[in-house]
Amino acid sequence: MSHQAKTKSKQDKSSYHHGDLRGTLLNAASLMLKEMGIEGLSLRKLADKVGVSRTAPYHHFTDKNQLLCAIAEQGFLRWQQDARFIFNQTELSPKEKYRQFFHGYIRYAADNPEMYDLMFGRTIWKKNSATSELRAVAYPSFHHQVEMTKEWQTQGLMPSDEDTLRLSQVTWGTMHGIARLLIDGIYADRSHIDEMCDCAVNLFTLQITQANDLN
Amino acid sequence: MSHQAKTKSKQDKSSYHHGDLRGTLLNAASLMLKEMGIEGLSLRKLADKVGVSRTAPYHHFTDKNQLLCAIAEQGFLRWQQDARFIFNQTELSPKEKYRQFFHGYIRYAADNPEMYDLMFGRTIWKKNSATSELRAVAYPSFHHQVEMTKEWQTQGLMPSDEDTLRLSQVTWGTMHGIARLLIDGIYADRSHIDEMCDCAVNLFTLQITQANDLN
DNA sequence: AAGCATATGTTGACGCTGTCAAGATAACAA
DNA sequence: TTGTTATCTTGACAGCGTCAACATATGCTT
Repeated sequence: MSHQAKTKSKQDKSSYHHGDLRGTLLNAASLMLKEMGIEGLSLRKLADKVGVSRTAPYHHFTDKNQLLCAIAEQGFLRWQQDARFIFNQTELSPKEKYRQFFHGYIRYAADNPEMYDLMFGRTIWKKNSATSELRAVAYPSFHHQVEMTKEWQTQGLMPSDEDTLRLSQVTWGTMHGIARLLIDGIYADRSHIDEMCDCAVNLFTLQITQANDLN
Repeated sequence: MSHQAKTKSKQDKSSYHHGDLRGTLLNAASLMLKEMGIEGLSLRKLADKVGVSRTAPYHHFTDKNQLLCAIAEQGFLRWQQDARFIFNQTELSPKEKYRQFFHGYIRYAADNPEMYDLMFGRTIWKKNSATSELRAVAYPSFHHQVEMTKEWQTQGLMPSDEDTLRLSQVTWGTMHGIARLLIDGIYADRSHIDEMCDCAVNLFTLQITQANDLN
């Protein structure tokens, strides 16, 4: 009801041109990605599902790569929404906010494993095949992590004697590693995800003793 | 000189049967993996390179998956050698030993990106396609990480108030995350790898104050 | 309104992939 | 020697991404 599945939007009867094929392809492709992963997503099956010929998508995406980048864009926008929501919870303490951020990151990956694989996987980034549009959406996400780390350091939540860039690389690396181990089927037991996250947060955040006595 | 490349071992002249095709395939496949990655490794190209017909490899490996698992086995054995060498350096302090272990892990991944991708990637582990032989080699590697973490905790190097399993999952997750971000092309700048590792080691290891005063 | 450029859709084809089926040949065991 | 088995061969099939050539509808220009 929210969005008509596959057929055209207006003239249902034998319209040669599709109303909004690009958008329809993108939606169907996202769904297909979620169900079958990057490998399983085939342009031919996609075209078939949408109801057009095999090569029709090539008039809207030059490549399978460009289609993937377009899907990843949406993934980044969606994740940025989630992250913004967490950071806007003003009533939380810095540590609790970081904790929720960490948990939220892992949850996003666990709930959208194939999308996460696309967004942060080698398919896009290994051979520099990311489109400029995708970079424009993704890079701020990376930068934001660094900015937040700097803030956490000045708040006394994280050690300020570590270089900000290195620290954010390590903390993000931890989230990314846990996420990947989960979605790649190596950490099979999902019943202790929260405890893992809490353990990591404990390791990265300083004990809030009396004063922010940075030596 | 150490091992003849592609042709047969004994009767060079038109021998219908290959001397040790399985071994030859494995060697060629490992090389092919290093150069072209999991995707690029094709059974047909492999057979062609070795000089047999397309389907000859299927008499030694039922699947491409089984071939990949056999290659991964060698990768694990190789990595276990490297790790053993580090742990056997008795003259090092616990912290220095952990530091070298961390650096060694990342270096192994950076030096053998495609092998690492195979060993710890979703291709093998996502759909439980790992052979029992591979599991027999890989699982001890996973276990060893937990055992070492327990030891590091009792040595006072790592916080003993954290659950050992969670702690080892987080520390391994960090190594894995950094490794993946490097080999997947997201951390493009490789000139600060050592500093990243040191930063992580600093975060995970406790300051060696006077006594091991665990509160 | 007519005509033409362009956007968008179609079928056909090519080379690549993994893998099965059926037949040929060599090695080995009785 | 004979027959079983392991090994290697060619042939075939379906699926993939993608290019070339052609068809049709849309829309701008005159």
